[in-house]
Amino acid sequence: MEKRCYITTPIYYVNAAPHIGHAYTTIVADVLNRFYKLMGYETFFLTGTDEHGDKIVQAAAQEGMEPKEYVDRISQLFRDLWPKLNISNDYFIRTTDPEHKKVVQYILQKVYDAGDIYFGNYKGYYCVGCERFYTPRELVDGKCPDHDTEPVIREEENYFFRMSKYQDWLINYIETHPDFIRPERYKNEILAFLREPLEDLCISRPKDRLNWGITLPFDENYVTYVWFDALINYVSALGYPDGPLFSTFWPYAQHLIAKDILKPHGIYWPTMIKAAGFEPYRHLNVHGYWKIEEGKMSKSRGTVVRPLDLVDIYGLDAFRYFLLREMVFGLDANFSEDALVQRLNSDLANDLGNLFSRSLAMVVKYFKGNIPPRSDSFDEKDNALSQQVETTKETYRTEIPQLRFHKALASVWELINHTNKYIDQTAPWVLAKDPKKKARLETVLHNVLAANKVVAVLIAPFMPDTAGKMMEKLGYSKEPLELRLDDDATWELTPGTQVTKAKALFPRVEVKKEKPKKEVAEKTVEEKDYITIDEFSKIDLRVGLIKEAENIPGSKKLVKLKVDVGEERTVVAGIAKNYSADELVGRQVILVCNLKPVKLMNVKSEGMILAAHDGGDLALVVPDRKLKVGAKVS
RNA sequence: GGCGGUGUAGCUCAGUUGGUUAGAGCAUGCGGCUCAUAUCCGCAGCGUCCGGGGUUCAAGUCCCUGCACCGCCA
Repeated sequence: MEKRCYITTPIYYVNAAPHIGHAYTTIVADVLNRFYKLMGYETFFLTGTDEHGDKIVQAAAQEGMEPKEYVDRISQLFRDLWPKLNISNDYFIRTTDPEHKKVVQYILQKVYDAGDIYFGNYKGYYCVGCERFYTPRELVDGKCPDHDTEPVIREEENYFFRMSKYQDWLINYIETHPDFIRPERYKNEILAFLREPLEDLCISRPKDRLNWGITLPFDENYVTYVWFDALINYVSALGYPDGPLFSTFWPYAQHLIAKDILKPHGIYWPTMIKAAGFEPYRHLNVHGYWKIEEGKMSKSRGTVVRPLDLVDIYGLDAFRYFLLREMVFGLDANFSEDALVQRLNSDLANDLGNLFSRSLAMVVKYFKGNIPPRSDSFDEKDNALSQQVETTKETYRTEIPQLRFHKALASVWELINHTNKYIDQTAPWVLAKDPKKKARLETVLHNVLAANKVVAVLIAPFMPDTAGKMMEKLGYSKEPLELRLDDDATWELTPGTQVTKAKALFPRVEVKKEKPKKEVAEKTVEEKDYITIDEFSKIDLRVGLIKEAENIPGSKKLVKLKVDVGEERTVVAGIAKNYSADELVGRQVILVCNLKPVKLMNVKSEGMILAAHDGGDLALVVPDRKLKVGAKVS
C-alpha cells in the first residue's frame, strides 16, 4: 500500500453563506490532511461548492440576480473563508466547472448505456406555487408547508437510476468492510435503512421546470438532478476516468460529511460508483451537529455573535483547537463562547502557553538562550518523561486515523502536563544556584525544551500557526506543512541553538464578572427567551398616519416618511422594494416611537415602522380599521 | 406507529466481556513552589450511576418496565 490519502469535504450548497457546520467539516478535513502529511503521506485535499438546482434559482431570483451571477458570489464567500481558517486544500471544485459537467455527462452516458438508467413515470404531490414535488411527510396537514395550499397529484416523466439493483451488493459490501461507514452508529443506520427495499432514484428534471443544471447527454429536454450531479465531484475533481490524479488518489479516498447527508453518501454514491464501474471510496466519516447555545454567546449591538465571529475575537488556533477537542467525532456537541474561553484559558494559556513561556525563560536566564547539551545521565524522572513522549506519540498515531481527535489531543496534553510536573520536580531554579549541579540543569532544560518541540510538532495539524511560532522560537526553519513526525517529533534538540523569550502564545481572556450566580443558574434556557409585560410596555407603539413619502436617492430599499403620531416624525423605512412612495401616503401604520434615533443615508430617522417579512416579501403591519392618530398599541 | 440511541459529580463527558472504597477535565477548597501568561505542582471534598422491579455471591454494566430527551424510518 502506498502512503497516500485523498480527503474530501462535501461540496457546499450555495443557497446560504458559510456557517459553523461548514467550518467544522472543513477544519476536520484540514486536520486530517495535515496529519497525513505529517506522517509522510502524499495527500490530496478537495473542497468546493454545489451550484445547481431549483433552490439556487429561487435564491438568485430573490436577490434579483441570474443564477450564475448568484452562485459566483456565494461560492466566492466559501473560497474566501478557507484561507482565513488556514485550510490547506489542493483544489476547489465547482459543479458549474465545464470539466465537472463533462464527467457527469460521461458517467450518465456510461450508466445509461449499461441499462441502469431508464425512463419512467413519477407520480406525487406537486405544489404549483413551489413548482416542486413533496413527499407525504413533508406536507403539513396535507398542505404545502410554504403556501398552505393543497398540492395536486401530478405525474411527470423522468429518468431513473436503477439503484435497487445494487441493494444486495451494497449490504454485503458494508458488512464485509466494517470501516466503510464510521463511526459505527451511522453504519447501523444505513444498514437499518437497507433492510427495506430500496427505490430507484429519480435523477432528472424536465427543463421546462428547471433548466439550471447539467443537460442529460441522452435527452436534451432534461437536466440532471442534484445528487447525481453533486456526488460526482469527488471523482471529476481528480480527472476521472483517465486523469493521473484519479488513479493515484481515488483508491485512498475518505469523505467527511455531517450526518444530514448520510443517505446520499452512504447509499446513492456507492451504488452510483458500482454502476459506473469503479471501486468504492475507502471511508465515509460522519460527524454530528454543533448545538449553538445562544444564551452563552456574547452580544454586540444587540445581535448574538455567530460562532465564526469568534475566530476574529479569540484567534484561529483557539477556535480550531476548541472544535477538535470539544466534539467527539460522530456525536453532537455544544458550542458556546464560555466553553471556548474555558478551553482557551485552561488548556492553551495556562498549560501550553505557560509551559512554553517558562521553558524558554529558563534557558534564556540560565544559559543566555543557548540550548544546553544533555551532559548528565538520565534518572527515573527523565525516563518517565521519555516514556510519556513515546506513549503520547503512539496514542496520537493510532487515534487520529480513527477520527478520535479529542483523544489524540488529550494525550498531547498529558505530555504537556507531565512536562510541567517534570519542571516542578526537577526545580531548575534550585539547580541553578548550585554550580556543581550544572550538568543536571543542562540535561533537565534540554529535556524540557525537547518536550516542547515534540508538542509543537504534534499540534501542527491542529494549530499550524502556533506550531510554526513554537518551532521558529526553538530554532527550526521548517514550515508546519513540511514537518514529518518521524524526523521532527524527536525528543532532542541541537545544543547551542539560540532561543529567545517569546510573547505569550495565548494571552488569557479575562472573563467578565458574573451576575448573581443563583438567579442565572435557576433560569432555564426557555425562560430566558421570555420578556415580561413590563419589558414589553417599555416599547412605545403608536398608530401613525403617513403624510409624505419619498424615495431616498441612491438606495433601493429605503424610503423617507413623514408620519403623524400626534406629532410629526421623520422616519426612514426599508420597505421600498414592496411599497412605492405614492401608495404609502395616507396609510395608517404602527410606529415604534421611542426607538433611539439613527441616521440612515444621512437622514435622521425618529422611529421604526412595523412590518413583517417571511424571507422574501415584506408586509406592513397595520390597524384592522382606522384609528385616531397617536393611539397606543398594547 | 416501527427501529435505534442517550440519561453517571456544579458543568462537559470516560466507564472495556458484570468483580475490590465509580473515574477524567473544568469549576470549588486547602497546601507547596517562584522559572513562568496571578501561571505550575500536590491534596481534598463532591455522586439515590433517570425511577421501579428482576437475575446473580456480585449490576453503572445483563433482563423487564416506566419516564425524559434525541435520531432514523413509515
